[in-house]
Amino acid sequence: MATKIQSRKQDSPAPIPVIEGVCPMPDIAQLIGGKWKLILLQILIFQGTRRFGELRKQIDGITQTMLTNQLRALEKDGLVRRKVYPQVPPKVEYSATQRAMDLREMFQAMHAWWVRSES
Amino acid sequence: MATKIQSRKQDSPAPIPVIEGVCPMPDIAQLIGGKWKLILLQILIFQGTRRFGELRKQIDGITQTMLTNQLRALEKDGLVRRKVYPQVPPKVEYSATQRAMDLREMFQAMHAWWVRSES
DNA sequence: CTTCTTAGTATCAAAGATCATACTACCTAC
DNA sequence: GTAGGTAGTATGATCTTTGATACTAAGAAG
Repeated sequence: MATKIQSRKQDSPAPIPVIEGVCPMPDIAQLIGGKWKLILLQILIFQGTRRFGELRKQIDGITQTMLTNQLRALEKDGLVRRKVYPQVPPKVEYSATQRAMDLREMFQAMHAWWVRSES
Repeated sequence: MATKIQSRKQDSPAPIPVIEGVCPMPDIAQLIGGKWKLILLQILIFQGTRRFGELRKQIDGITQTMLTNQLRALEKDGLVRRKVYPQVPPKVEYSATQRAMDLREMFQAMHAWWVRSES
């Protein structure tokens, strides 16, 4: 992760902070890539804790298997916290960890870009 | 894309701007997801125009086929500009469009998150 | 005793993404 | 005439992701 901010060239139209070197984008893609992870993170980060069944209802088209997979992967990467209540029928709550909450800025930038992009 | 900013709840530890509703994350994932697109965009956005062969050398492990595919997909989505020079041997240059340049903030947020995440 | 509930697992099939390899065009240099 | 360089295309194999379906546990309600 060698990165640094470059000063602008004389002929550039505007100062552009440049990230040099290689950000391990493949790793990042692993963390937040895939068909469902961005959706899951967005919900847990901006809407708060959710139960398994609530997520299934809220996310259109996701299957139980995939929901479990993706949540487990996110948990393993420290982005989602899983809390099991010892009840019957079972109750499991999922919430964003601090590490995930730190992604808010990225989501907001993404959102802003999308909005601008549409106009 | 119904979105709005929510005011904070009384018991929240800090004010958190919340993006409500559904950002079409699946669409965004289509645009910038996949194994190579983030890498390509990062290079073209922050390092500038590159020739086909330069990209192939710079991106470890990518095949010619995938490089072509991904560049074509990005071009189709208006994120990459393709300039062909009528020479032999051929010369083709790729560069980020304005729409792609608008993704800088997102990349920077992503980068900042990754750096913080590592510490 | 049967049914309902939630949060899963297990299994196999289908679809999609990626890879390896071989091939092309065209001009230049030897 | 042969090889080299660039930017591809074409093809089939494989690897990964995703989907559909059926199944489980354990108590509660009837």
